[in-house]
Amino acid sequence: MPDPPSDIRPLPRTFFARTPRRVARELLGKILVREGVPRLTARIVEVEAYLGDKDPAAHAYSGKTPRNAVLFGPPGHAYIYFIYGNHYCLNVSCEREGLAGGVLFRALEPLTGLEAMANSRGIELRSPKDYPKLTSGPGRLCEAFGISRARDNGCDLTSPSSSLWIGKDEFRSRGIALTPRIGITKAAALPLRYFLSRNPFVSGPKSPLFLNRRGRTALSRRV
DNA sequence: ATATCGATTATCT
DNA sequence: GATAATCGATATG
Repeated sequence: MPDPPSDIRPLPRTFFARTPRRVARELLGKILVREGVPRLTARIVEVEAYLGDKDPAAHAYSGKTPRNAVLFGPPGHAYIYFIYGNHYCLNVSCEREGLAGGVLFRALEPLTGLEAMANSRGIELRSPKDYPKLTSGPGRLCEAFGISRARDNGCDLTSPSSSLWIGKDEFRSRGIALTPRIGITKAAALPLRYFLSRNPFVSGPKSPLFLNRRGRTALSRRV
């Protein structure tokens, strides 16, 4: 199994003060940390960029509301929303105050605290085959980390004194793939989903998603 | 492996 | 009143 990260250093706010595409790509290989006993850590392996008020698929598209206000605030903060009456999803705000943009966390590779994650998910870990059920999927990873809107919306993800934060270790990502985003109906063709190639914890269909007039084509691209 | 469907509620039209 | 950045279960090839 993956080596537990020894030293995890927080990312500076300037890391998030960039375009959602850039932040999404750079976030791959970084680590999400939930402080507690035990501490939970997991590597970010799949994300999606949401471009703000020009992106029909983004929650910021119709302007600032109480729900999406964090996206219009300073970068590096957690935007959490509730979806389908069942699940929470985690984003981090990008760009700058007044200019919305965010990155959705779609899948993580668990590093430490797996039994606690399984407990939060209400599943049993019988074999390594069960590991992806912990954190592969935006709703699953929030449940594994105990993330909710009431608890974590607006949290500063650049501060290691936060309960939830993002850091880096010595990991270097190799192949990065790019496809359209999953589960949306508007602006569905834009290639804004980034993931680590061949990582078994990536969520969703394993086959490529690009469409042309004939149907699916193998256009998962390196970036 | 892929397709379809029901659950369940905050948010917006 | 309709919709939604999902999940888990079920059916079928």
